[in-house]
Amino acid sequence: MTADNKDHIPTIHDVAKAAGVARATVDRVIYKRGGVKESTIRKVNEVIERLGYTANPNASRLASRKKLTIACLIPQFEEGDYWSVAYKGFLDGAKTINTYDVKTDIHLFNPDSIESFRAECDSIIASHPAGVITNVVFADAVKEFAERLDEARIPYAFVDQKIEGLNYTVYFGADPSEAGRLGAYLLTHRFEVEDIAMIRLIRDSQKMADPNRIRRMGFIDYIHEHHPDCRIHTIFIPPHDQDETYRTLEAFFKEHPEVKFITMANSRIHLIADYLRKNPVSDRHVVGFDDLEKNIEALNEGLVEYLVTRHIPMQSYYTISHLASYLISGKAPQKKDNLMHMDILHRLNSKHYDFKV
Amino acid sequence: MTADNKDHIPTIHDVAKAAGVARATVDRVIYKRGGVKESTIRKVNEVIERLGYTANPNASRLASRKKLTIACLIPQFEEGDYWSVAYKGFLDGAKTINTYDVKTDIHLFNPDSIESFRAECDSIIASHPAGVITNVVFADAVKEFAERLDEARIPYAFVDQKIEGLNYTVYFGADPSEAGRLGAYLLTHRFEVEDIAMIRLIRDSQKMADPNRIRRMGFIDYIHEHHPDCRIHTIFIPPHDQDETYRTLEAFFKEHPEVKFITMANSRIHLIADYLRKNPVSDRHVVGFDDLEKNIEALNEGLVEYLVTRHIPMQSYYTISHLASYLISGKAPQKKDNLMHMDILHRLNSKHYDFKV
DNA sequence: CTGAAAGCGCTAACAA
DNA sequence: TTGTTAGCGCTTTCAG
Repeated sequence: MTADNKDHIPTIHDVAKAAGVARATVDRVIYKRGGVKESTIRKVNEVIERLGYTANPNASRLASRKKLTIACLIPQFEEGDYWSVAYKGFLDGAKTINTYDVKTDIHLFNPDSIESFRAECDSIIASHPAGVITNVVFADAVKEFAERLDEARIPYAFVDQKIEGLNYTVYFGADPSEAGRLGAYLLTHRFEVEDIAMIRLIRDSQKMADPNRIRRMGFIDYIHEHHPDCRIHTIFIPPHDQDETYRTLEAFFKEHPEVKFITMANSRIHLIADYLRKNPVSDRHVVGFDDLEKNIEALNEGLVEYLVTRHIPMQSYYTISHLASYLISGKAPQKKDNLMHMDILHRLNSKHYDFKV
Repeated sequence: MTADNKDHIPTIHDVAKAAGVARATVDRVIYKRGGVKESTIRKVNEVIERLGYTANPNASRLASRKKLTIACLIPQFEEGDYWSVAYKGFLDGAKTINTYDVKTDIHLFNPDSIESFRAECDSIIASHPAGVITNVVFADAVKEFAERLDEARIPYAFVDQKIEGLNYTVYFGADPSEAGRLGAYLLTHRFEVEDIAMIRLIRDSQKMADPNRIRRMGFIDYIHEHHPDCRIHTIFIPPHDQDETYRTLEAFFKEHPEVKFITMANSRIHLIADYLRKNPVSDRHVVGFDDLEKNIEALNEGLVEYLVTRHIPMQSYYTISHLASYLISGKAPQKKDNLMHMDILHRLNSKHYDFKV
């Protein structure tokens, strides 16, 4: 102990010296690059632990000349819908982690075709990304994919939903049941409510996936608990036919003018904006979900009173930045499962709800 | 054009060569370190522009062995109050910008003493930080401070409030009037309201600073506009005497049992939690501001119905990370003035309102 | 399975 | 006012 070990931050060189190996070997151990004897690994890890060594991310990123590529596997989307917002979050998020020079590689699959999902999985594996973000439309196929990623030593994160028991690095999502209950509260509180119109998309009832079932259940449960005598009327509208939607709503509300509380548990409340605008009713209350641009417009126009959502781009950003941080440091995030806070959006507070990171 | 200028990212070396100067000179120009001829500056900036050069932050941080110190000048606080939350946001934020190795240096001043503020300003200038974050309790003293910082070429940011016309790098705050209006809406909407109790702190009425005046005005304006016949009763309580507070409230509500709508425009709604708990009243509605821990407790206990706030730690984080990013890149943030979104907190959505960055 | 050595792009003395 | 030079701590061939 002769000199300069005051508040010296340990470097890879210190670790190498203390462990009696070369710097390259320490690097191999930290990032699990393989090809190191088990006993050496133990020795090195011990020293890392003892010295409290953490890689200097600046040096690390500088030396490795390539960008960190993170493949994002998400459903195909149309401009303005849920996944389009999430998608922008990934792009903006990657840009923001500027020191990490992270690159996104977006893969879109057709949510109606498991084959298309599998094809994208293959393509991702073949491209050897540094990490992967995926979601959970096809649970079984996702499990297979996860195993292949484990094998290839490619870390992955879940966004929006997750599958228990897999080896994911981090997860960011929301509790849909909580969202449903909150929506029900906002729609009905301070009132005695006897009738609610719950509008659903026709595709909800067909097909395998009903992504908003749990949210809807949360909504309904809350109503049952707090307004036990309230009737919930279900109306189905087609997702892509405005005229038919209009006629359906017109027919329903002509027959049931007493129904003044309206909700949709999916993210498409904007689909009924046109009807609402053309058929104003005093004391009508409308609550929707998710901060799609068109929903916010309906909110600002006063057609929708509340929107329950979580910050979608922020959720994307959290996911990608935590995964990137793991990729760089080799250290697992403090919290593996992270739930987003539910936001209540109203005309009076929708103004600055943007992505500032 | 013989080789490798395909998608080559320009380095400082490219800029230097193209401008016919040394790399060090380019560095001097980018970070405005001074001592460069005006004509050289122009020439270099031109080349930077033309090549679209951006400094590689990893290389930059690696080469400069010191940490970036950001001095934060904020009012003294007690555990749990507004500035204690903001303070934690700075610390956590600095930790999160890990690649940037940012260090905070917190300076606290006594909000009742301009001398104490000036002393901290001196101490900050003497310590030569890379950047400064300050707020605006003593406007004139802040202006002086800003001038000295300009002179010393130390960039600074405002948090919470700002002063127009100064040369700050970035600002994050909220529109207090908007918050007040939103609070008024949440307290009264869906009701005909005839009486509101607005509870204030005694110190509000003395002293120079009344930090919540604008918020209070926003609240009152909204009520005047939407409930023109509503009476607003003002009650003053001492900030540090629970017993006296209790007696004051008891006396008021004994005399005015018809008053069932209650608010405080400052961040201390938790001060009346004890009274509310011990004197339950059906149909009472209480709205407060700011997400202090004790306020959230009162919210979760059902004593307070809504809390209007913005994410305080996030506001701190945004401020410090944007300032740091400027310090590193030398490029001004896209938006200089940034307003935080107002959050509506309710028992049903307070659960995951934490700092995830 | 492990080590040596050559940079990554930048900053900071120092020299001129 | 400007240029030269020696690293920062790490990754990555390439040898062994």
